[in-house]
Amino acid sequence: MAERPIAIEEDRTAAIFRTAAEIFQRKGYHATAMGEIAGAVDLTKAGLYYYVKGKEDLLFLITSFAMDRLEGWVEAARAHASPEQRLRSIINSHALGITLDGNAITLLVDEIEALAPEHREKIRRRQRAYSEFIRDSIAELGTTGRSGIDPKVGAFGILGLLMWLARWYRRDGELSGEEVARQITAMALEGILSQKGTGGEAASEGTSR
Amino acid sequence: MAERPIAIEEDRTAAIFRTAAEIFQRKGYHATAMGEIAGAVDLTKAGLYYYVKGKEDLLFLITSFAMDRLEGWVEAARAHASPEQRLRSIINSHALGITLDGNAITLLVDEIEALAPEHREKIRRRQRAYSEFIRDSIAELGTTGRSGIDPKVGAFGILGLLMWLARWYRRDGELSGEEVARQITAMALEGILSQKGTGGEAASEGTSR
DNA sequence: GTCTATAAACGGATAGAC
DNA sequence: GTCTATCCGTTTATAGAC
Repeated sequence: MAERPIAIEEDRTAAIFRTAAEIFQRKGYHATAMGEIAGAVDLTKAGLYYYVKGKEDLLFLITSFAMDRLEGWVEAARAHASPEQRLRSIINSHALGITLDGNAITLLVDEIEALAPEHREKIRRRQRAYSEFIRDSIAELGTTGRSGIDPKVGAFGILGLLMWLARWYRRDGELSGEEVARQITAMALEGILSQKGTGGEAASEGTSR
Repeated sequence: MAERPIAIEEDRTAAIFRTAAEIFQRKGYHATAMGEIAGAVDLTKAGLYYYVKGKEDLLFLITSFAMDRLEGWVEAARAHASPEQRLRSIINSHALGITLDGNAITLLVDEIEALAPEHREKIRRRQRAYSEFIRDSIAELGTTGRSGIDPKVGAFGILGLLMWLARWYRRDGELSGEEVARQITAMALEGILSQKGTGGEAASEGTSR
């Protein structure tokens, strides 16, 4: 149909982004050489530079795309009236994004230090808004007495669950992405909700240091 | 008392390890240049090499030390008869180690890919034993019907909570290390324990590898 | 569009003076 | 012990041919 056969499945640029995201995620940004990405899409290093401006720019585009998706899910989550439902929605979406999607780019939220200063600031601002959405939802749970956890600790706890998920989950394992997302969501939510009278001192197993 | 004034507070080698651990943790292994570590302890790059064999060796020593500590806490946790107590103990110790200790080296459990093959294998084996201790405790909770979460998901969830804690916690913040450790421990444990009928299938089939 | 060749910079590591 | 100078491999990035 098309005058020029644009590509059978996806165009070169998309393949490059997806591949780069995968390798960055697996080996880390600094440990990844441009030649490696080039080789993975059957190009030479020089050929790759026809498509991308540079390594840092590639990282910026990938992380920006990851933030686009997160923010889309936040929009969807905001539709819920109850903070608990909002949390359940965003956590589950984020977890599903990690387990089901080919490019687990959501993880890249992690290599921001490698970005150029202005790029870094842009991404940081968006990340901050994301964690604030989670933190505020937890705080709202607190005002209704449904949770006693510090909102900051709770939000970072949830993010830890999700960030780490991106590292360990393998699509070729026995557990389905849906099942894992469901369990991670439940673990996060119960971990938050069941902390009722967490304010003062109580029985805890303090140990060495 | 000493014939030669060895150092007022800590010797050079200790300062180097601590500083390197901090920078590795903050920026990542590959993003850290030896010159940066040298500068942070007021040495030149060449001067640094009087104390350390190389960058990879530095990382290996740091991660080995981190594993020494983790394993010590596992030993202590094993003393408890109930799996719930064992989990509470190891999670709380690990969390306290992160929040209270100057060098949050516990995080380094993360840069293993950068190690030389035999070093990597050594550390991997020890890490595997560590997560298996957690996984087995969760599985034991499952057999008594106290949790329905997949032990693998639960263990990685706990590790995510802890790994991320090492990233975000700042000792100069408002929350005390003890308080944060307590809340993280509670969140992890409740997240595991409250998942009762969580299986698509029967209660406690020991899934995962 | 994609290649070969190469420039330019950087980082780990060592030699050797002091 | 600590420095200056330097070697050498690697990596990002570009020039220019096809």
